[in-house]
This record gives sequence, C-alpha cells and structure tokens, in this order.
Amino acid sequence: MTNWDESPIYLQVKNYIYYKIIKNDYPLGSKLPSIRKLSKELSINPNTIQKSINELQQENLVISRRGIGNFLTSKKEVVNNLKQQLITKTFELSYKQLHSLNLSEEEMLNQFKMYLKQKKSLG
Amino acid sequence: MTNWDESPIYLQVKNYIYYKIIKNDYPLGSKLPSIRKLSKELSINPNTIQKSINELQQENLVISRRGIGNFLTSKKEVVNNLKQQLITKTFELSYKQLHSLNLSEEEMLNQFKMYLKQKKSLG
Amino acid sequence: MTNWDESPIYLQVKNYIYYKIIKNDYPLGSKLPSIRKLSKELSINPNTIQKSINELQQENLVISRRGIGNFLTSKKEVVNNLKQQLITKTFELSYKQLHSLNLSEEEMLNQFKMYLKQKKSLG
Amino acid sequence: MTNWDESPIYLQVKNYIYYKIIKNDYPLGSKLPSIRKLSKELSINPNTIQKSINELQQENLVISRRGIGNFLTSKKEVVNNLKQQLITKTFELSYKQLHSLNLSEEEMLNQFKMYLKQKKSLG
DNA sequence: GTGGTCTAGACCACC
DNA sequence: GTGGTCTAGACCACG
Repeated sequence: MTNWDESPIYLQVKNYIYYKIIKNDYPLGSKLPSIRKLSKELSINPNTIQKSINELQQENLVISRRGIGNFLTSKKEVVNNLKQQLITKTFELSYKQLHSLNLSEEEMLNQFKMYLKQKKSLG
Repeated sequence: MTNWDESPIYLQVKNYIYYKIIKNDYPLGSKLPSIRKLSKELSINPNTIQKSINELQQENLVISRRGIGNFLTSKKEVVNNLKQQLITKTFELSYKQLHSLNLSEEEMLNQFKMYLKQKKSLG
Repeated sequence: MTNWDESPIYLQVKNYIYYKIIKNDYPLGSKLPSIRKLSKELSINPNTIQKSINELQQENLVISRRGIGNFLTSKKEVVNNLKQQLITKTFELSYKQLHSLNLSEEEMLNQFKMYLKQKKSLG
Repeated sequence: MTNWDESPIYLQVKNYIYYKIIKNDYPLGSKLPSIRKLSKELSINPNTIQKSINELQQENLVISRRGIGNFLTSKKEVVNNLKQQLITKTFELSYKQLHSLNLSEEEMLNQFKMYLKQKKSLG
C-alpha cells in the first residue's frame, strides 16, 4: 500500500483501492474483497477499512449490499473518470502552492521540466 | 493568508512567512514582527504562531534572541535556496502521486501542460 | 420489484407481495408461487424469501401448509384492510417527521399539495 | 431526541441537530456544543457523535476546526433550505410508497386529508 | 480544552 | 459468511 505522506490510514486505504481500480484489478461491477479480508490483508482494523469503504460509497464508486459484499459500481463513466480526477486533484494542489510562490504558469512548466530532468539524471 | 487546503494552521503560518521572505518583505537578518503582532495580524492564537516560529528556527531560517525578538537568518544561501526548495518539495509530492497512478514522466508533463491550458481557458 | 430506498431485501419482498395482493394478482385463498419460483423470479436468495413469508404468516395474511405451499388467507376482511393499513402506516411516519419539524396540520397539507403540484409540473 | 423509527443512533443525532438548527437554537456561524459535551448530554459515545458531525460536515452544514470546535455554516442559503429539504425528503418517500400502491395523486391527497381528520378527532 | 483517528471487541441484521 | 453500528478507551495534533 503506497504511503505517500503521513495521511490517516483510512485515506491510504482509499488510495490503495483507487489504485486497484485504475489497474483494473477490480473490473466494473465486480465484488471487492470483504472488509474482513482486506483487514487481514493490510493488517488494519476492520472499522478503519469500513470508514474507507463508506467514503467510496458516498463517492458513488462502491455499492454495498449488506450480507453480500461491496461491489465496484458498474457505471462506466464513474470509473473511467477516476484516473483523470486523481491527476487533476494532484495538479490542483501543486498549482496553488506554486502560484502562491509567485510563479507564472510558464515558470511552473519549466520548473517541472527541470525537476523531471534532474530526477532522471539521478536515476 | 492563503488557505490552501485544510492543513493545520501552524503550517499555514509557516507558508505565510515563507512567502513574505521570498517576496523580500523581510530582508536578510531583519527582525520579524513580534509574535503578538503576527497573532493580531492573522487573528491566530499566539501559541500557534510560536509553534510555527519554532519550526522555522529548526530549519535555520529564523534565529530567536530571547527578550529581543525573532530574526531572519543573515545567511544568504539559506534564504536564496528557500524558493527552489519549496518548489522541489511541491513537485516531489506530485511525482509520487502520479507515479503511483502509473504515469510515465512524459505523461506527467503532458498532463501538466493540459492542466495549465485548461486552467487558462477557464480563467 | 420496486426498490424504494435501501431497505432490507426481505422487506422489499414483503412489499412486492403486498402489492400483488392489492392488485388482486393473488385471489383470496389462492396458492402463492413457491419459494423457489419467487426466488428465481426476483433473483433473491430463497432464505430471504422465506423470511418474508414468515412475517406475512405472523401477520395472518399467509397460511403455510407444509409440503403443499403458501396460501393467501381466505378471510376477506384481512385482505380488504390491507391497502388502507399500508396507507395509514405511510402517513404515520410522515406525520411524525413533519410534526417534529414544527409543522401544523394545515401546513402539512399545504406542503403536500405543493409537493404534488411540483411533482406534476416536473413530470 | 426524537426517535422516529429504530434508525441508527448517529442518524438520530443528525436529526437532533437538524431540529436544533431549524429551531434556531444554533444561530448562523455559531459554535456547536463540543463533541464531548453532546456525548454527555445525550449519553452517547463520542465516536458516534463524531460520525454524525462528519456527515453534517460533508453536507456543508457544519465546519470543523480542530482544536477549536464545530461551527454551524454561516451560509444563509444552506440553513434556510434545510427545513424545506427535510420536508421534501419526507414526502418523497411517502409518494413512492403510495405510488406503488396504485394511488393517483388526487387519492393521495384525499387519503392524507382523511388521515389528518381522523388524527384530529382521536387526538 | 478541542476535533480526529485508530483499535479491540462486541453485537446486529441480512443473505 | 457479509456489511453496519456502537462502545470503551487510547492517542495524537491543534489552539
């Protein structure tokens, strides 16, 4: 499970599931692993997983059926937009931060190019 | 004070001060506004301001002289690098997130261009 | 089968049967479809159907004869009152909710008229 | 605290707060009682209260400030629409139920009038 | 003091 | 077996 920052565990779990969905590990409308299973798999308390699932439900990504399981939505659009939404959300934050440092949009782009170049050269 | 996300107030205060330094509102070695003054200016609890200052101190950006006040470091290098450091830190996070979405570096760059373009067109 | 809210499936099944009875799809004293048949018809687990039937039995609407099948009661009064009972039950809940919002009975009526009017105009 | 049905406690708490807001017990932008206080007041576990507040936050009714407290939104529109929304939500459910019983809209209205009349005479 | 997260463990309704 | 709720108690970050 990718642990970007020190964000709360339940958010990390959400990201973990987002990632799985984007990788198509959970096809449209398919059943997700049960909460107890995820709980063991990630060694995280079931309540915490539950909280993550709750939020995914409110985002219309997941449908829960009591006594049966949690299912990925079968609405194509929702899933298809997910990746782009996550990307945009990422840039949104960067933009705000760079903007407040007085960077113009050209400068942002140049700086990003430089960053990637440097990243590459360092390996 | 820019309120990016819902990050803790003491971090927002740090950013506020970073920004002032980069804009050269506080020249090298100059005295920062007193905690009480900042507190009133931003209508934030003095304890919170104090915490921000403490961290800036640990980052060697600010030097506190008991009974006199808080001063911006007079070391040029530290201040000069500040802006670039903040930029890099910003990209660092974006990179990690985009990488976990399986974006190649070319794709990151293209997506960022698209994002900026869209931003521009929307105004 | 109408899926009103996210109420438990066994309640939805009960409503489905109520509806059939009221529409006179199951005449007085007639045999209901077998649990297996209902199960296939609605693609719902037989255990769940069984639970619904059990409750209908306790409400004296349905009589089960072991090895033969489930039958609608042949008592006219019971069936005749069913529709009115369901209506009253519906209003009972609404009334409580609206009452707790401090609506007078006139206001309830007016609000309901408005609601229906709006519903009509929206199609 | 009004206990309509046997809905989960955290929903009952939400309704309790809705009701308080509508009664103007919590003016626009004012501080709500702290979670621990509500917890004692209603003798409900703080975590359960927290869950209620979380949802109110997602509905843009409440703004939480860590270390300070929970505040009613200061957006007039949101609060003003609350009562009407709750009323509409109530009728929405009734309508669906009555509709599935094959009642026309005129019949619904007549039945509601009758219900209220009877209520009055018994009350 | 405040809100927020997490765990452990229990219990329930549902299928 | 499944999801969902609730409690008790702990801990953290924040002001």
